[in-house]
Amino acid sequence: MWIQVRTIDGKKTVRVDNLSKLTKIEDLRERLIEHFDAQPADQRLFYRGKQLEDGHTLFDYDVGLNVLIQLMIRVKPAAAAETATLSTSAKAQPKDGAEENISDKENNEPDTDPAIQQPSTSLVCLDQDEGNMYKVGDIIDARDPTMGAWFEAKILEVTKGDPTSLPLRQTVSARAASAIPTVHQAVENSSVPSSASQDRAVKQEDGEKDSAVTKDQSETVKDSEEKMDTNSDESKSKELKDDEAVIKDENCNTPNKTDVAVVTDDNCDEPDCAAVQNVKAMESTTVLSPKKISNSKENAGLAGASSATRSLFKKKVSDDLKKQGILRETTVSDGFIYKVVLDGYEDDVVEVSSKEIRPRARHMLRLDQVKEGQTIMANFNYDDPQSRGFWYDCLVTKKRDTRTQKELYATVYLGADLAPLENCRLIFLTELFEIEKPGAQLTERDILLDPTASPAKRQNKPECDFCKDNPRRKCKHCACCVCGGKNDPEKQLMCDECDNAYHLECLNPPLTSVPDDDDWYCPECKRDENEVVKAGEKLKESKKKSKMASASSSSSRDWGKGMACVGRTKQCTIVPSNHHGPIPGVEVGTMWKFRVQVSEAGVHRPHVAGIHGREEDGAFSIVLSGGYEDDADNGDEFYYTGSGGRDLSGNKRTAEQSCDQKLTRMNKALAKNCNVPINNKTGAEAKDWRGGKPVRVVRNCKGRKHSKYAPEEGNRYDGIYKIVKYWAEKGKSGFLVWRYLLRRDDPGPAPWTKDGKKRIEQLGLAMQYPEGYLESQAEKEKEKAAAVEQPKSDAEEDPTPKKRGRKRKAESTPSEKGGEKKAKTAAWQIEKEIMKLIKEDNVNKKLWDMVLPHVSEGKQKFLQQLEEQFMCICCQEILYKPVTLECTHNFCKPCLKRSFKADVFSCPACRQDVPKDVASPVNSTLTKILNHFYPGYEAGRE
DNA sequence: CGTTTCTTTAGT
DNA sequence: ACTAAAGAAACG
Repeated sequence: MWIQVRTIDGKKTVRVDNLSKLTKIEDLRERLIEHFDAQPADQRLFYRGKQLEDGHTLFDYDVGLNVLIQLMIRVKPAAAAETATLSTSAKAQPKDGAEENISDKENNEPDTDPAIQQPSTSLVCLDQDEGNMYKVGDIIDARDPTMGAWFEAKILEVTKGDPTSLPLRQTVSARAASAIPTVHQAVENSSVPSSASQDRAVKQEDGEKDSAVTKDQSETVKDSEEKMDTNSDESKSKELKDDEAVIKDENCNTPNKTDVAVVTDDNCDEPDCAAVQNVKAMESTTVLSPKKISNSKENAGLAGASSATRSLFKKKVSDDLKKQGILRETTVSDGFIYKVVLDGYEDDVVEVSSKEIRPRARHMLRLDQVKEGQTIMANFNYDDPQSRGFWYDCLVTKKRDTRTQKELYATVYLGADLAPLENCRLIFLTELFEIEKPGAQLTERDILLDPTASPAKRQNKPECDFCKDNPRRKCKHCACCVCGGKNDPEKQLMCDECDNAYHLECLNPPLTSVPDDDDWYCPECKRDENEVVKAGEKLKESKKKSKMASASSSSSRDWGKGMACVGRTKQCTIVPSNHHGPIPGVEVGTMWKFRVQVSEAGVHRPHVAGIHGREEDGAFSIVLSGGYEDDADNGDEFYYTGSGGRDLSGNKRTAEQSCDQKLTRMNKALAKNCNVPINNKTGAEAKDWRGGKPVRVVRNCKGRKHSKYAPEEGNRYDGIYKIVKYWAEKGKSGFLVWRYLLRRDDPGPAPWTKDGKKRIEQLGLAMQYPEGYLESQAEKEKEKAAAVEQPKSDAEEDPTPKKRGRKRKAESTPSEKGGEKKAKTAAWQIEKEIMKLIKEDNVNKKLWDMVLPHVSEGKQKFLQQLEEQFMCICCQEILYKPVTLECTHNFCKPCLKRSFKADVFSCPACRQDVPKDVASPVNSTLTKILNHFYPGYEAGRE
């Protein structure tokens, strides 16, 4: 087994070979001395948030194949001083765009931001008439200064002051401050639950290849240094009550949710690790959010989610359109600052000038009253023009008003700059409003006080896209996530981690009152206390492991050096696990060395078992491994034996048949595929065998004993077969076995045929080895050779897998012989129409330039590149509904949405502000291309 | 080289 | 929580 060890700054990564699952931590340390020039005592090793302690094995910490362990080297006192100087200078450096969020927040601190200071020094005029157009209590509309939309609003306070000094971003940044992802995500308070938001979990399997992620990481460290500097006093005063810090899991290879655990610093007082100090500093500055109570719409008082949606929108719009606005300039400010609260967003006070206020809209316009060139107020949704949005000033540009067609197009002014968005189709044609003149031009003020003057409340974009804010509809998205009920909002607790709401009584066990703690975490998010390893504590004994054979047996047998007991390092997510039929992107003839890889590819998911299926769904795939005496293989048709009837006690994989097989479990699943009602007595035969459910068939090299169709090495995907018939009979063992006849029904040629071989060559299908396997094998060979230290070793260099791999590679590169071969079979290439689409996808030219050169290496290599380059860094899967941001990074639309929901409005890869909103169009060209290479992969998503 | 012995995965 | 399962390396 091999793993990767990387320094905490990400600067150096080393592969450590020849490890066993039973390797002790202290032995691992020995191996690291030479690579990192650090004595064992100075090495602090972290994996999955736990600090690895001597005395335990890699297995104890669930360290698997090719995982990444982080190494923190204790710094000597002299060197520590150096680090401190470094961080100070880092702070002095000018900040670049990527850190804008942070600087925004800092600028808004009371003592540094004049905009916030100002109101407190100004005169409060309340109701006296000092020339202010509007008074407290007037019925008005106010324009949110950053999104440019009009809201029904109430004036809370009037202050004399220079409204031009009101920074537009102020209202945003106050809220945007909570959107700073870095600190929260990189380091969590020890009481914070385990599931670091999955969508942000940046996986790093191979640090070198993903520069964007690495950059992200280094910035995190930098940020933390700043934090430490600016808040060092606070952190000291808090004095780190307990010495716990949490380090986020960096390499969650496994799809496990509980990846973050607590790391404890055993002796924190010594100035040993700058990074840990930073961690602590960050921890102490983490703002503890007050307990949140859910905000169903009925709960008018608190509307946190509402303002969140709105602020999200604001940021997007204001960042997007930087063109010159016009409407704002047509009116003159009266020199007052109005503090207003927008209806429905009561927790969100906005300061505006009189330019952003006008009497409440009260004149509805019929479509026939609207003329082209007229400016009106109408409802528009920037995210999704087909749905209800917010109220904007719109310049009507085109109107169609016939009996059958009613259409209105306008230029909508939105965003902080009131930038014009041209040619927008307005869809709420019965809700058009005349624009009211500003208050100063009103001869009578009565109108501002008459609540009956304006029509019924204007409807804004619903906060919840699922229930459309219908108060009678149950909704698990915006109300209690257990029962969906919107009743008793004051009895709904909101999780500080996932923001889901729970009725006190819907919790299990139910609560009778709102807990007193500052934060509350739902059962899903709360970390199991038992998993927390505190300072000085040894690793908890795992219940599962204590039940394993190794725990009870007295043998000292080593294991875990090879591929027999490794777990998956990746998971097929292109289709769900109960998917019938081919796996998109996996060609007939694809070969893998080990079963675990076949599992990773999604072709045959069980690690050991020969049949994958479900009693209800039928079977998905089988492996022919030559282990059943009654099997017979004729290539296009073969006889297969069911499982069971063997005594596998004592941790065996195989055994002689020792009792009758039953038509249950996998045997039943396989029978279900046959196109005929199931019969568990005698079996059955399909009338139309092709109509049955498809089975993916993998042949393993062990089948070679009896079958000439089995591959020479490893496992090979041979395509789709169907069940022709199945029946029970006495096997050679004398016990009843279930037998199945399968027949090939695949459009592609079988790998053993001439056509099949040609195709394999064309596609460049070669044996697949686990990542790092060949290198590891080579290392082993080298060590062996070094141990022998004889010239004879030269001749010995023969049948190692490494050599095989190299040989194959050499063959595929254009050597004289290879070139000749290629002339015979035309190399694989991309279809013309698809190439055209790729050219069309100009926004991703950079990525295509990296991927396209691999076409010559065959389809397999090409797809590997494609997958690497067009993977979403949020979900680590192939882009689904890809959105290409302005910075040219791609994300799945749902991932981006989730990111926005978490108040993060920057590119997850480069942190550039996201200029386009959620509705920023899905890159349809790229979608077409990906669908071509992975046909049907979208079905497995959302 | 045959025998023994370890784990992970997925279904129920 | 429990059980079955056509893997692969260690060991003698």
